[in-house]
Amino acid sequence: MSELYADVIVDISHGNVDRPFQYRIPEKLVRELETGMCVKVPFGAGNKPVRGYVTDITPECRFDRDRMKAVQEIVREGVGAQNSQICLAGWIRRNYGGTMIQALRTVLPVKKSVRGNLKRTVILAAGREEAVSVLGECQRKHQTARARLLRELLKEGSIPYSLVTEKLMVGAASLRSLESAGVIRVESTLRYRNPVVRGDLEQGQKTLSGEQSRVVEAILEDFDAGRRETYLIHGITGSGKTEVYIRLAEQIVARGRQAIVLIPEIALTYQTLMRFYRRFGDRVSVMNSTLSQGEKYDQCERARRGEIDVIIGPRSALFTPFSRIGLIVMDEEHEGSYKSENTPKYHARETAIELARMQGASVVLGSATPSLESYYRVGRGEYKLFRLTSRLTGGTLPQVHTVDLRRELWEGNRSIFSRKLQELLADRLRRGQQSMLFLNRRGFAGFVSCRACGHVMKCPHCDVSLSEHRNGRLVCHYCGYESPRVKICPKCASPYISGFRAGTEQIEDRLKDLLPGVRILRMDADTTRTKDSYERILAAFGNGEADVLVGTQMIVKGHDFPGVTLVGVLAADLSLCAGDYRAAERTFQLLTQAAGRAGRGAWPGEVVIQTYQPDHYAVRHAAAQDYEGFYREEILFREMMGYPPVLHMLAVQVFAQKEQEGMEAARALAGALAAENGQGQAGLSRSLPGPGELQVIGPAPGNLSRIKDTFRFAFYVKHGDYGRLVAVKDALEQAFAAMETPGLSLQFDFDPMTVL
DNA sequence: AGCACGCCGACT
DNA sequence: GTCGGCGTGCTC
Repeated sequence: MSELYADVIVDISHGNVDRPFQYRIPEKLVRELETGMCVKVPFGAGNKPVRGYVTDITPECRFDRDRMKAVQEIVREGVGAQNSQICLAGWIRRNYGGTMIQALRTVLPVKKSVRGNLKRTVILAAGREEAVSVLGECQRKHQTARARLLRELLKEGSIPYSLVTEKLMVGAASLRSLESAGVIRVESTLRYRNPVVRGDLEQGQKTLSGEQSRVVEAILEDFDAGRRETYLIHGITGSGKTEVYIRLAEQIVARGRQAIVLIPEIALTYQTLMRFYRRFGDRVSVMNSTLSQGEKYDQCERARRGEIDVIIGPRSALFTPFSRIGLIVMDEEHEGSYKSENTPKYHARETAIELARMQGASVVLGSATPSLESYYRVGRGEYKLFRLTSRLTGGTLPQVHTVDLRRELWEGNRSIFSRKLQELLADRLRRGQQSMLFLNRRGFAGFVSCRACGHVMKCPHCDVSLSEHRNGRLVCHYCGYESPRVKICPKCASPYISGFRAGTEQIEDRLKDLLPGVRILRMDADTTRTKDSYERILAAFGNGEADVLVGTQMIVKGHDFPGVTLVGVLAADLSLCAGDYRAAERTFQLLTQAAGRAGRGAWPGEVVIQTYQPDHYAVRHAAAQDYEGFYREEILFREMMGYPPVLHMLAVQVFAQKEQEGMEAARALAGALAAENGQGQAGLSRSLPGPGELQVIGPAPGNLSRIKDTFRFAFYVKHGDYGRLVAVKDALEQAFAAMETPGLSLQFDFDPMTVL
């Protein structure tokens, strides 16, 4: 009779213990203990009892059995991970890489009711005089760490705990002894929770259009027949997708199941929420980033206890602890924010489909401009397609003018506004109608270069261009590095150094020059720093408090402004030149969305797209509002180049403190893969991989190769079969571990959204 | 993260 | 010599 052992991931947030530890399972727990349970185990030299999660139970003993400790008890109260969540975490870890504890942390975003959200602060407890005398004593005794701390405390009064340990390098031991001596105090402040539930419930039963009800009926028919599928609703803006989601959720809930509605954070507007509140009352809950940890915990608890049927939120809402999910909706499924930027870099679409498979749910994807991935799957019969083709609000499609900026310059117009746009802006102002000006790149403009020698001011840590702020200072958007205004080129000493002025602020200024007296609202990362500013600006514009709204990406996402009859895209090329294979797709989506903003009310709308590449297919098809046409050309490009969704692509990133070491490690790993294919040089492997072979590209230093003084090297592996790439990831992980290169780390990104 | 172990400078 | 702080490494 073989004994069973439990793999336990201890609940300590530290990289060094981010791995399973094996524990014996005592006789009395053997029948009860299950994967996913929360347990208490003795840990470390002092056998300190800590919580942990059981990630596996096996008969295989992978540790010296005599030194192995036993599970103490099963923890039942509080948040125990549901078995399904552990399974999902396991799937995420397998398919996207990273460690199990990282996957668990993704899936269990809130572990404790309030603890973990404690903000610890070190404060001076003794009087000033006493502190000074203790400081003197410490200096005499050469207790450098304590002296350092006391000096800072005398200056600051109190310092966050994390700063004390990380920046001042004062150990826990020193803190404890100073605390017991009564010189300092470590205080923990709690945050209060204040769940926001607002709204007047009323029954707003809308009748569905023929198109809408056909979609709802078809999906429900499948559901009731026990068929679970992934559906893609391709519906133009204003075709009433939200109402379809609501109706489906209603019906699924009526069948005793739960629904998850995923929305990009930016589109989580008050209007959308209210529609759900009105229909589901307090049986619906919202997850968003403005909720505190405690509030999120409360929502989780309500979900677990079955007090909620529907949850709305960004990609993390996927991990709501429901156990009878019947429907997962993903609105604006093409949005990049559905892909996590942190390890594990999971995609919410694939994860939703897996979660649905686990719990027997249907998946509904919706978009006006579906991702190439999803449309490709439709073509292969993996998803079912529905189309919503008519605008419910009536309005006609806007008239689109594409303006060639090269021609504007040639004909003597050096302004950032083309003559057509100037003319239409003035016209709208005269008629008292509103306009939107859209710059498809936030803060892009800021870089400063020398007109004499071309030298670009860059961040010494991150190797990216610094952005010029209005006060003249140069700021790095990655690490926050700042440098004062530059007047003379550091390279050639020329005084002709200037910013490339095309940020939203500059547009605002130029617009004021062009149309004196025009009322402008600006929306970009800078003006939406504070909590409610985003909503506030939109509300102000909606109320007609401004004639023109100038902004970045965020102004084109899902807002109805009936008063807007003109949308101007200032430089479609900014996103076309992003330098990765999704640039055309992203540009098409942005232009289509931007165009969709015009003419949603009674008056017809016009759109002006300014570009240096008017013949580019992304621009052409966006101007014609022709998704199919765009798809056909774009998928040809992907097929030709072997990019997703035609092939899958795994980005392998090596991080290193030392440039040399990082490059060598990346070369060795990529080389091993290429050799496996019987190819020579990894760098040459672009040429003709045989069928079924891996295609290896790189390695090369990343474009942003020095973020926070860490060097980054990346190479890419392509293959048609996702499973094969997962195997590659596992092999690379092993090879990397065998290399024993301290200070280096490895990260994976499957089907990456950006190639940096 | 916390805790033991071991090294190194200061004081009896 | 010993005392005690601070760096290093390990935790099933």
